Amino acid sequence: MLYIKDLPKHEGQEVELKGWNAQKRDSKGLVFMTFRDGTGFCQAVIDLNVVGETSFEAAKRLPQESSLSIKGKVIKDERQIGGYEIQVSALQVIAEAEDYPITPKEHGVDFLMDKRHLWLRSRRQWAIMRTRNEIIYSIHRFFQERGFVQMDAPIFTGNACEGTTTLFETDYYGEPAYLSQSGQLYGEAMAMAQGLIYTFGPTFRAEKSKTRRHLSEFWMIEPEMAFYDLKMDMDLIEDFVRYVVSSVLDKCKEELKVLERDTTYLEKVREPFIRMKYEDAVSVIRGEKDVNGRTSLQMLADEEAALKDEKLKLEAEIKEREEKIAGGTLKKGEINFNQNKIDKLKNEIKDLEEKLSNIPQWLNSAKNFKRGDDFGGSDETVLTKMFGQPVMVYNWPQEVKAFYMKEDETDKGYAKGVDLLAPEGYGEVVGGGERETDIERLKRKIVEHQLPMSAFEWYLDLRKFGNVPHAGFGLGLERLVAWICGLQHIRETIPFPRSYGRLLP
RNA sequence: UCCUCGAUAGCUCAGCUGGUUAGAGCACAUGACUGUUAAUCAUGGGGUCCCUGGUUCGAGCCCAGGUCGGGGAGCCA
Repeated sequence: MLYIKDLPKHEGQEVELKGWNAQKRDSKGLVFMTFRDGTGFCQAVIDLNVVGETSFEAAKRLPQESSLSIKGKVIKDERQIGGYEIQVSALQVIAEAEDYPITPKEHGVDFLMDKRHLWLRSRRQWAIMRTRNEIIYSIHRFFQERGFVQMDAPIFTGNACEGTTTLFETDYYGEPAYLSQSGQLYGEAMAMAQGLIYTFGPTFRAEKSKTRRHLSEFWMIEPEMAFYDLKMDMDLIEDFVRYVVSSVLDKCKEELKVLERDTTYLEKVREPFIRMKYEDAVSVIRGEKDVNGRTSLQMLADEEAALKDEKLKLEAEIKEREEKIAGGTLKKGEINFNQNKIDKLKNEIKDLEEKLSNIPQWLNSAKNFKRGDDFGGSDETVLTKMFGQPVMVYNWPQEVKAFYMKEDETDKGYAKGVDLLAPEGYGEVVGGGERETDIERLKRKIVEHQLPMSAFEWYLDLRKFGNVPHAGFGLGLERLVAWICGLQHIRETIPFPRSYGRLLP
């Protein structure tokens, strides 16, 4: 079998490809088909004089997303998708498609989500899934190259690891069992057996969240390292994120191009990440401390001005296009083209207005941020917008972090936890830290967090038998994919998203 | 759970202070066009205006309740 991705090696040769008709245009004696085969897209040109009347008529009538095989010559043509086109000499229809619901036009999210099984075929979704694949592969490469052992943590659990979050409850032979919201505690056990481990598995959170950052089912990567402290943990996080992002920049150039991803901020992972203590981050958020001469309050004001400016520009463009149409000298096709542009611009303005309406809230939340609180979504956004590169915030107030976080002995009241915040408003991508080793303190905190001691007996055993300092972190795969691909919504990062209110397809 | 916006053709939307037979574009179908890249031209089919109730001579439009969806807060990766 030959695939589109191999076309450059077969320039000038006659090849056979099997795939689907992604889109076509026809004129009297020619059909131009955007052909896809899973490995890529290319244009196939079907000429009446070459293929004969029967094949030509078949091609002309072929509905979108019908499957077919084509034979033809590979011609280099820089203007085409992928840089090559096929001049078809023969074609055979495999299966004619019914009316395809997804058209090369704007669609609403809900409609597309209902058609997710078909939406995955579109060029943009294709690029996202390919990038996701590279991210997954590079995560495994990173850990395997460093001698980490991959482990699978159980999905049914009897204990609520962090307690506070809503869990999916299931019936487990008459006992309540929860779908895992983290494999970390099991990872700690395995780290005591293997030294360096990582989990890579599904995670479930029954949060009734309807935001672009949440899923009910997502994939998490959780390494755990014996004899690591917070500093080593942070070094590993930084190396890890740098490795994965660099590898995508390196291997998914075409995909990022399809996604029209501006890679400026991604390139910044090659520079050292910002590291700051929680207390300093709070000062930055509250506008008490500036970054490169600018406070958060000034940054938000600048941001607001920029958005308003952008909005004016878009409105001007709409007006200009409307006047063009009203002028009456345009051809019908040109009117459609302009009308489509106007619709698109209107949607962009809606987005801008929403962002604009958020800014006063952010400003308010930033000014009034209470020391000791956990960061909200807007606080993370404000902080990362100050830097434009990944920021690691460490030494958090103990109360806002999980019971297993180790207290910093030199910084009482603070836990040796770290969050990595991605730039461009993507927020928390990694959360981790050094684990509490003092068994008495652990027991006390389990009680304080109102967790059932009996479910944690096995975990406490880890402190009784060869207790060692250790650390780890958790990475939300979908948030990483969203950031790297520059996606508006986390729903697009996973083949079949499970979110509040959606179980199909 | 709370705040906020929305639901009109297969899709994306318009529909004025309530007033005859609810519109456009795309998609689809038919025909014309020899190189297109969401930009050619013509014709055609296509509607339970989310549901229930109310106000009114009259409701796509107003009111109440509900359902579903978008965005956000909370919570989080």
